[in-house]
Amino acid sequence: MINAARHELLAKVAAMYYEGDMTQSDIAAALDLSRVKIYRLLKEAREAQVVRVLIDWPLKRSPALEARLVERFGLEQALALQTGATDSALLRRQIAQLAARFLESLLADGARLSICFGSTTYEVISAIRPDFQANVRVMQATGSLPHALKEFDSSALTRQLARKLGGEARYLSSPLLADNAEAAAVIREQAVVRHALEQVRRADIALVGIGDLDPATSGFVRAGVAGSGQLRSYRERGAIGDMAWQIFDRAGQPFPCELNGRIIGVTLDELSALPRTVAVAVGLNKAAAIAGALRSGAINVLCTDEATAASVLEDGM
Amino acid sequence: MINAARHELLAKVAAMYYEGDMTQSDIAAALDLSRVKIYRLLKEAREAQVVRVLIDWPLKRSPALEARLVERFGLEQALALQTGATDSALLRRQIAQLAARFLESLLADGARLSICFGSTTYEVISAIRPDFQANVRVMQATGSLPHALKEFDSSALTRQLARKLGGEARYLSSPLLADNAEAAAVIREQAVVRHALEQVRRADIALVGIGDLDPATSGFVRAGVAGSGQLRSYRERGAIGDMAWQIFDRAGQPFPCELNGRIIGVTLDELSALPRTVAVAVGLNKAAAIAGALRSGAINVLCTDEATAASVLEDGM
DNA sequence: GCGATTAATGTGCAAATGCACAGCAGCTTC
DNA sequence: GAAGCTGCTGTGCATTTGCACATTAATCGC
Repeated sequence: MINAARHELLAKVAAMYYEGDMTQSDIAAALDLSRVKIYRLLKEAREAQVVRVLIDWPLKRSPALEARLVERFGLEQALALQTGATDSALLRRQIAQLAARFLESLLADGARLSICFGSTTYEVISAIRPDFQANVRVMQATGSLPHALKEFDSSALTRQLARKLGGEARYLSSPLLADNAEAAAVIREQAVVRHALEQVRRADIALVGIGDLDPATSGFVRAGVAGSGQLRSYRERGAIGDMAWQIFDRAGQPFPCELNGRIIGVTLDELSALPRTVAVAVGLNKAAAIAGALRSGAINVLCTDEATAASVLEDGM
Repeated sequence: MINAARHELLAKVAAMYYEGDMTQSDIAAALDLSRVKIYRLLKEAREAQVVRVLIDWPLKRSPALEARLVERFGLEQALALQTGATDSALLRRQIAQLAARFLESLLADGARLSICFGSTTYEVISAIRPDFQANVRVMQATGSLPHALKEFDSSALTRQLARKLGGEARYLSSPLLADNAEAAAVIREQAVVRHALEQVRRADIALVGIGDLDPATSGFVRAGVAGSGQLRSYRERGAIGDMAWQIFDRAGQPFPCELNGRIIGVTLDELSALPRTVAVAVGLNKAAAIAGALRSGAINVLCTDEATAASVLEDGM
């Protein structure tokens, strides 16, 4: 810490420069010091944080929390939105927007993006600016449902996103859920499916949501993939969350259950192997699931809000 | 107010320049824009306050003076800044910073803050750290002016502050000044206005400035609410200062004049009833007005500088 | 007191910045 | 369609800034 008199001098020079719009030479003349000295004082003022340049982002974030998440879970990046929103729908939309802006910054021409559809990723995709163009190849990473729930209609969304981004779509022409593990294996062996999944594994970026298996709200139930009783029993036996329709435990390890075997789509191991997996999730109730997902090592970037981030860190202690 | 996409662009460029230490040419190359364009974006970002340079003044206080103020006027707390600043603009900014730090310490999540806009409170609000978040409900406590003087644009400032704090804004949708007392009464009776004023009365904290009715500098004249002749005559008849656009006398009692009746906003009595009213004011010329305001009993916390504090104490003897 | 070492200060120049001016596209008006 | 207007965009240049290096002052050990 610098002493008070110097602090005062630094602040004074900084005020003359930044608030008084004087040039360094003017200040030097006014204070009877050399120009270089003023330059050095200004530099010192910046270094000592006597002057701070604050940038007001349309979406405000919490760098401190982000840094802790990055360190704690070995992430590449974390995004924690500062928000006063209490309404959960509004909050979700804000997070989706944050994630969309981030994705846009990531997607360069020729990028290959794998998408695991869920209600959160649906919102992220909606939040991507219609005029954003990047010629991206969009790949459907999980199979399709038989019925047309708008936020779970994977192939429609894949196409929509590809068109929005001005790129091409690669579909995973397969049901999301097979009747049993054997059938799932057969389906995965089909040329089109195998080929599509291979493409998914070659993505530069994957986008996933994280679920908490809550029987009341889980996409599993809404999509009719699992019953609420089934989820309850999984949770009791140690399952903590899901991502890309794969259920995992507290440690982020695949949870041994027949459901995981029946899903046709990218696996957690495959997600881990991708260069960059971006996960989006909010809600205090999801904190444990998110912490588990982060422990799996499959995620490189987490996009969430402050409150959830804090809760995840607590859980991760 | 700029739109979100532009705001984003400005913030991005500003971050690259100020945080990423890139030169304007580098940024131009990276974003495929011309250097001049980057220069102009940076300029716009500064003007639109998307980037703000915050100077941290050493905020040294005078506990002895503060204690005397507290005792003499029965305050909850007094803040008297020790400063060598001679330039009055600089001094005002330092006081604003002191007040802002204090407010930040006061504002907890869920707090309700009523603001009486004037040039001083404007500066206090500017000095609040953009990264300070508290989910505060901000309430406009005095009506709006017809023209757009930035430091008097109450509703814009209310919104800006609410956004900054990550909370919500409650507007007082009413003119500040009615043509006569009867019209003012009618306006006050309107459901929206009545409701807004009710909210203001339920605040936890109020922030006010104190004016001295000097015809040459008073906000009344600058805002076109009163003529300088009028102020002169009020002063001759015993008016000493104003706060929340209400004029009072040496004893801090409402000064009987038609102007007070025409103002739509929080009254001195209502301020007195609030749990905590924070007043910010500096300048030897304001000493008598400040002493009057303190005698009114409406103020719990005074934020000023050493010299003014000393002068107020002298006046208050 | 004197050389050695370190910190503070100033010189000179290349790089970065700010800005006046010119050019150009889109729009309105006649 | 010409003329005028408005709002963007880029060129060219003067000013301002950042910094390497030289210089001077201060501090210390002996």
